[in-house]
Amino acid sequence: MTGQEPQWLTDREQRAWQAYRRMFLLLNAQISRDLQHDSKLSDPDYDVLSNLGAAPDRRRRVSELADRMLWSRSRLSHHLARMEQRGLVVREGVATDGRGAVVALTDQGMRTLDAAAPAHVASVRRHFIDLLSPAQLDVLAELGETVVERLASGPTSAPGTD
Amino acid sequence: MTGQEPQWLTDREQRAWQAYRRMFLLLNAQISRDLQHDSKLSDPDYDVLSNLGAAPDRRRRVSELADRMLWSRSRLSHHLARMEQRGLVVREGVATDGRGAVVALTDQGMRTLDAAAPAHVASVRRHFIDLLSPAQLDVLAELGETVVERLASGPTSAPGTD
DNA sequence: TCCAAGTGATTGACGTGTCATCTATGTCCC
DNA sequence: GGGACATAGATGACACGTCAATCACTTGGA
Repeated sequence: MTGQEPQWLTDREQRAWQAYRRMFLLLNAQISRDLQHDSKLSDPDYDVLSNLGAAPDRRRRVSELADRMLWSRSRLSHHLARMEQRGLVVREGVATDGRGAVVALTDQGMRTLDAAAPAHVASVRRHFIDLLSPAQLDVLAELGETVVERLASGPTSAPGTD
Repeated sequence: MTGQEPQWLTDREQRAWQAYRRMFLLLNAQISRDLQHDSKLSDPDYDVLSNLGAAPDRRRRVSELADRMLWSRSRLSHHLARMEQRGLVVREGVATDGRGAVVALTDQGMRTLDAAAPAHVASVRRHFIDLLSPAQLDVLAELGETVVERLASGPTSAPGTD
């Protein structure tokens, strides 16, 4: 079965897709910029800090952190190296498994997070949350969860293409 | 006026924000991967190609292209350099303004775009569009446009903070 | 016991994006 | 004409993310 005419996007679909992409582009850039200016942190820096800050003992197994954040291990490893360099986190070995590692927030990391959080939340509000109605927020949440659920489980390629 | 307690996100807001971020993370990764595997193109490559492909003479002023794509000039300049290297586009001078430049799609660029488009659209459909209802698409479009409109006009920082 | 396979995590190379800076040209106005 | 200033675009340094390869350790047989 070849030569199937591709299913181009309808105007409605095109509009949604384009709006979504443009929103991400600008929103992400603006929020990153704010964070950088207010707190000298990148977006990924903040993600790591806040995730560790919320952890039981301010520390997590590296893989667990990666899974939780939906990051690749490689990405996390690279990023932790940079953050460790700056004194925001430390890596510790783990007794029960010689291969494993645990990342912990340093005091400086904790202070940095505390100092950054209010301005960051304000930025997210200002550029995003406060512009939307509760109904819009709910639709977005649902829609996002639908897409994530599909992607997180089966990252397979085109079904029926094999 | 100091010490204002930060306006943390409510559960509902948190849910939307998190769903949005996770969706972007996975969706973008998956679509990029598909594009890379199917057509040896990165996401930005495709964006540039398709924008030029839709242009009147398959060519545009560099700044106009940047504005249209909401890219910084620097980003576009870097990316065009890489794409020119690969023979997908060419840069030409412009007679009316000695500073200006025009980018044009090469034949190879055009062929690459034509070859990539069907699979890319299919990928977008599979991982995103087809998972959503028309109502969800409309809400997303509206919401995205609201956010973009605000950001595209006044990229100012916190009002009342000065 | 010893080795093959699996798993946790890191590394290197490379493409990408940002900011700050720079070059070249155009514009305004004295 | 000749600055001052703006604009178009390119560039260098650096942070980030991906993939593939690698290292170190663990596990599960034979």
